[in-house]
Parts: sequence; C-alpha cells; structure tokens
Amino acid sequence: MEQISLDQVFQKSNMKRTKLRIALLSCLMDAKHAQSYIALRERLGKEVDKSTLYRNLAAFEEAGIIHRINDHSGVSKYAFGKVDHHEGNHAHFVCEQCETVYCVTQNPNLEINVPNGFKTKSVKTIITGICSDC
Amino acid sequence: MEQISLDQVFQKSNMKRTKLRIALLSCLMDAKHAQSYIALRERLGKEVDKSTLYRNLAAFEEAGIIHRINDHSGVSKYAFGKVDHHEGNHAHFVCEQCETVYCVTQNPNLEINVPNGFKTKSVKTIITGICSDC
DNA sequence: TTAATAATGCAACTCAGTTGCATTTATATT
DNA sequence: AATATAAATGCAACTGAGTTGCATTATTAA
Repeated sequence: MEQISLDQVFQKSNMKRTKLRIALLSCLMDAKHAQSYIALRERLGKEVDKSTLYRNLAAFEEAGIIHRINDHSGVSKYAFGKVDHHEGNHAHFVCEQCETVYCVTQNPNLEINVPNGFKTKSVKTIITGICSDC
Repeated sequence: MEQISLDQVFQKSNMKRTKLRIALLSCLMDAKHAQSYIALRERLGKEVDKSTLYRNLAAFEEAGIIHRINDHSGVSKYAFGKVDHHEGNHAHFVCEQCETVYCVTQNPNLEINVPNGFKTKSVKTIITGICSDC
C-alpha cells in the first residue's frame, strides 16, 4: 500500500497533464472500488467527452497506471494500480447485490493446473458473492 | 464424462424439438471447444436468425444444458454441459494464438480467500496462454 | 513566443446482443 | 387425422459499449 501522488504518476509517465487527466486520475486514486465509464462520467460531470474519456482510460492502462476489470457485467471497470495477473495473487470480487467490484489480494499463490502442453500466461479470477456492506 | 444423447436432453427439459434447436444442440454437443455466436452461425448456415439463435442459447443456458463463457474477448462463447462455478473445479483456458476456449476441470479445489464478511457464491477463472496445438 | 506534437470534441460508426410483434410450428387433445 | 393453444420463429428496429476519422485546441519544449 505505498502512497503515490498524482504528480509522481505524471512524472513517471510521459503523458501530458491535461485538465481531464488530472480529474480522472484523482477520481480513480480516490475511489475505493473499480469504476465504470458511466460512474466516472457521473463523477467528472456529464459533459466529458466519451471518446476522450475512453482514450484516456486506455492510455492510463497502457502506461500501467490503472487496470481494467472485466467483471462479466458487460461493462469494463477501472481501478488505480497495476495488476500482474500472472502472479495469481490478485482477483476481483463482484457483489451481486450492490455490484461493487473489489480488488482482492489475499490469495498467496493460486495453483492452477492446466493440461500437458498448455502454457499459462495470465490468470484472471472473478469471484461473485455478497460483500461485507450488503 | 457421461455420454448423454440429444434425445435425453430434450426429454429432461420441456423444450420443444424444433429444427434449429436440434441442429444447434448437436453442434454444441459435437464441438470440442466453446463456440461463439459467429462460429455457430457459420456451422448452422448463415441464414439462421440472430435473435432466434440468441434466444435459444439463452434458453439452453437457463435449462442448465449449456454454459456461457466470458473469455474477455468481448463475445460470449457457449459450451455443452452445466458448470457449477461454486465448486471451483472448472476454469476456462483461452489460447491467445488460436483463440480457442477449452474447459479445464483439473483443478481439484481452488481455495479462494476473501476478506472477512465477504461471502463467495461463484468463482470464474479465465486462464490465458498457449494451447498444446499452437 | 512560437513551433511541434499530442489531446480534445464531435459526429458518425461498429458490433454484440435485445425487443416487439405478427406469423408459423410443435405438441397435446379430441 | 383435425384442431386448438401455447410456444418458437423471422424480421426490423433498437440499445448501449466502445471506436475511429478529422478538424480544432491545448500542452510543453525550444
């Protein structure tokens, strides 16, 4: 849980500091849970441009600043931080009541067995259930 | 790996035996791997109606005859058989070269740790890598 | 200050999947 | 076998996430 500032993030990447990027990144850094495009648009003000927002999410993801989560709901969600799915120590929990997506890091080493001749590169796990708030 | 016939499947469900349903189910029962809507349409002949096909896939899924797989490619894939994701002994392997989706059952008991107060209901795992054919 | 480059805003598009509704078909009953 | 009824089909139009092309605008390095 290292505390990294917004400025440090921009310094490490070579992305331009635009108004939207600052707002978007703050939003994602402050958020406790993964955010959908719709949730982000809501928080940033509805006037944000759809393609600009998506392009910036893609750019942040590419830069390893955020990660995208496919929670099987049909819409992607985005969370601050880089995830190495190969290490298998990160999964996502989706509450079926409030639909909140939590990053779960408590899995020391999931051992996944694949058949002979298969080579694993990444493992993505979606856990569905009821969260502690519901 | 019990061998179940198409007729037995129809007898157990109370779905009408229509031409398309018979063709679709045979297709899924014969298929070695999970099939997308596009692949199914290809195999059934392009003249099949989109909504009819989707409705039947949904109906088969609802009846527990097939299962739908979200392999994070953006399109759902369908495979014969019921999957109890809660048992945690079934995952899906996606080959990043040929994009084939394999059902993987070799995981005796994936132990997933969730934080206190969280209740797990299902676990879905997508493994990405290279399959034995590639 | 200015030039170069990257980001933005807009509109139009793609593509998976869904919905409403009129028509047709499977099956149980006579 | 004829028929009634409920369900399945086919069609067209729609939805909603995400993308793309392009002209305009803003950031940053010189």
